[in-house]
Amino acid sequence: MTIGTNGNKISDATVRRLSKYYRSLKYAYDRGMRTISSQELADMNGLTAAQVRKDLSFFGAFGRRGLGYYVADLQRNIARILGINKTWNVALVGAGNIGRALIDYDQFRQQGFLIKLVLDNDPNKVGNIYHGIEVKDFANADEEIRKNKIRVAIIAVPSQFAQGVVDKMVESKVRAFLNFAPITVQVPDGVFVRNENMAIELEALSFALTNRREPRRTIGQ
Amino acid sequence: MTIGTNGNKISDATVRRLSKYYRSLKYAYDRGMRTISSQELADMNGLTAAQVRKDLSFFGAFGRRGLGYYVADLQRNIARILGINKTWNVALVGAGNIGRALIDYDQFRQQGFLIKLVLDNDPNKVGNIYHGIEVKDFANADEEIRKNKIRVAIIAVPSQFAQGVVDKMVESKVRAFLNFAPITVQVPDGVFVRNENMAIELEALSFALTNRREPRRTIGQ
DNA sequence: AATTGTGAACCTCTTCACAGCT
DNA sequence: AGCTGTGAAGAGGTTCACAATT
Repeated sequence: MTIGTNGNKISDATVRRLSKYYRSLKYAYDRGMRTISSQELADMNGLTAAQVRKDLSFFGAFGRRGLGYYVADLQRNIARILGINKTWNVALVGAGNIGRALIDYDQFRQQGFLIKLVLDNDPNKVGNIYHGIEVKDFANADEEIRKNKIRVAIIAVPSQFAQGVVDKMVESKVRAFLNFAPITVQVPDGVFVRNENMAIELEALSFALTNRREPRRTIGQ
Repeated sequence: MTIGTNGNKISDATVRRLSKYYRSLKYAYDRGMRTISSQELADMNGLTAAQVRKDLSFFGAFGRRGLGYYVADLQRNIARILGINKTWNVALVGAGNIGRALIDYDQFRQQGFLIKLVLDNDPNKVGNIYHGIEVKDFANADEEIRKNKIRVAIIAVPSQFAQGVVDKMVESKVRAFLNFAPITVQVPDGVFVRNENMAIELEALSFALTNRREPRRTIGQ
């Protein structure tokens, strides 16, 4: 949670929806739409129009009554709110299957998340080049992080190493982690973590199939 | 949402936490713990003890007052609740970077999600073998889905194909989708989708770093 | 003495509904 | 006439606090 323009608390759910609106606006713009209503944005994301307006209202009054929102204008505003109106240098730790796939993940690059540094401690991987980036030794993490001005890292190492990797990188002033290891890592105040666990998503589907009574269109998120 | 043993609605948040408890119980069991308290489970996941007890209470009274929960017993119960006390045959569509990485993703296999079928429509990929599985032509999806008894699919195709792929597979009686394409796909009643968008997670971190006022340990989840 | 299970209180998020603006 | 922005109501989720149990 952080604070919006009016001192309101912004929920994580709102932030995630902003990301969705941003994608919808891109899509709309590419299709030649110049204005868009809250109802249209809602339909594109399986939400209500009131929800869309409420989310946006935490950050300002971007719309025009009777008309809707200017697509390009709103897109720019959301980019600024999310902090993706610039690029972020990102480190990736762990050049295994998942890690190597993420080095070349288009969605990251498109939103300005540039993987500038790949670290691993496996001597068989250090020095290898994947998607044009050379794997550096995690032993030199501190130096490499400073050199590449990294504040965000993606953790794709086995569970038992995740906490140690994060601790070391926090010392080197990395301030946000996207953690793919299936374990909850602890960080000090002022440092942010999102735990991404793809198996949990499949388990939620398994639960839904196993326990379904009243069908629903989309679960959770 | 579905219905618990007492007719209560079960929230998506509760289901996700059950997955985490399941992992914690595995970890505890491997370390020789035979009983565990709600407080211990809470600490392992950054939650409150009351939250843990409330979550479990939706499905029954698994604990023993004064003692806690029997680790193995609770683990078994959660596996049954989540529907992961058996294996699921899973199809993966899209043998790109992410798709190929997921074929060999250990976390899926460990929870009983077995990727039995890989589909793609690229002639350069059909027939190739990745991690021991041959890529089949998506044109034959219906036949392959029936042959492999698939009810769950992972979608790792470009956005513009995602909805079409899902529609076709719904016709072949696939009932749950884990969608990695950065678009909200629509499905009929009785079919479940989870939209997994890794870039959105980074954007939430970007937002946190950009707007932070009062630091917090973990955002969202 | 320790710890669960749970109703009630509390807090947060979503939806409603309409005044206000274009 | 159409659509936003928002206070208030409603729904849903979390925490409290304590009786019940071992």
